[in-house]
Amino acid sequence: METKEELIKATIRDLLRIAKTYSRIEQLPIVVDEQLQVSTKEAHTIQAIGEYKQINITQVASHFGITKSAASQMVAKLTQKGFLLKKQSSHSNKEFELSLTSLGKKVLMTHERLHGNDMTNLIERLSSFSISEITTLSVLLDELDTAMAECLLQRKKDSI
Amino acid sequence: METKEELIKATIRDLLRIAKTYSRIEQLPIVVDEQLQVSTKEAHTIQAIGEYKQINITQVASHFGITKSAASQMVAKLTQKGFLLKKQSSHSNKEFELSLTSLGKKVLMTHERLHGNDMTNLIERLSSFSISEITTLSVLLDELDTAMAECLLQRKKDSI
DNA sequence: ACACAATAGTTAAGCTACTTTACTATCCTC
DNA sequence: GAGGATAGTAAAGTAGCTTAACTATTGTGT
Repeated sequence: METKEELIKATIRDLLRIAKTYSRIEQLPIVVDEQLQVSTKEAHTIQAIGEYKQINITQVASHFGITKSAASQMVAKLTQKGFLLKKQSSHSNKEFELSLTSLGKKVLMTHERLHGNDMTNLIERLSSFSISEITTLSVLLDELDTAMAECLLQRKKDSI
Repeated sequence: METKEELIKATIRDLLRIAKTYSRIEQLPIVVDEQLQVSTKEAHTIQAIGEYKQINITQVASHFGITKSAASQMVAKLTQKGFLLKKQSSHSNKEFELSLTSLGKKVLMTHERLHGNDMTNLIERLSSFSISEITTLSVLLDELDTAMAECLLQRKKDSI
């Protein structure tokens, strides 16, 4: 019993270390070329706008769980920097349809390429394991995911 | 082949989702009681100072990978708020030994209790799995950890 | 022993990415 | 067409960093 709990604890610590490393990676700026570098937040906003067609500012806000004001400011900055186009929506004069300029698309592609590299690296690492081992991992991770989501909800409730 | 790679990809996505949820949990403020709430950064600094005895400001800075200036500012704030004591070091007049006041210890205990709750929750989730399954998970996570650390290094090098 | 470099810490000014509050403009509904 | 909901913006403030410039100690080489 003792050893099993210890094993579980050590495993969870491994997982948390990975989570920490991941969030550190996520916080690094994206280097597009020698001239151009964008922050994580900028890259994520560009990514969301590239992914969801005709997204508006309010939707950007709710996608990231930030205020409309914050989204408006970020979009204004990215537009001013030439990554985004803000077009009056066809069905409303109070909304804007956001889209990427070619420069914005270039940033998006760079970001995706970086993620792709990381993915390839991780896939290589895991391909030496058997399908059944990976399936076990997957089931366990699902379990952990549920537990994590619960933790998050609980904490949020506590902090009201 | 195709299916295995798909399985691996899905599993990695699970892992990244967990990492994301974890970092969202980590960003929530710590509620000590109705009167008192501290930010994540404040809590982490308090934790570091509670953990490492007689830590100084330069060590706080390198522990978090921030500048001495940032550490000095954070420590000044926490001292002013009554969480920390800044005592002249016994072996040097240019260093301070940092320690927690009773209020600081209270914050630390609350933070640890929250982590403990989360840990208990996660342990419960995993205890229905067999030792060999968990061992497999552990080995796989180690592998992923190494890969993640490599990613981080690579990205850092790219962004110089 | 004394100069000079290294180390510990602080301060000021500036940045990013938020928040709250208050506002305008548009749209929907009855 | 009045009134409320919705979309977006602007101003001011905050947290947590950075860089740059500074003071005050401590260690080292000759």
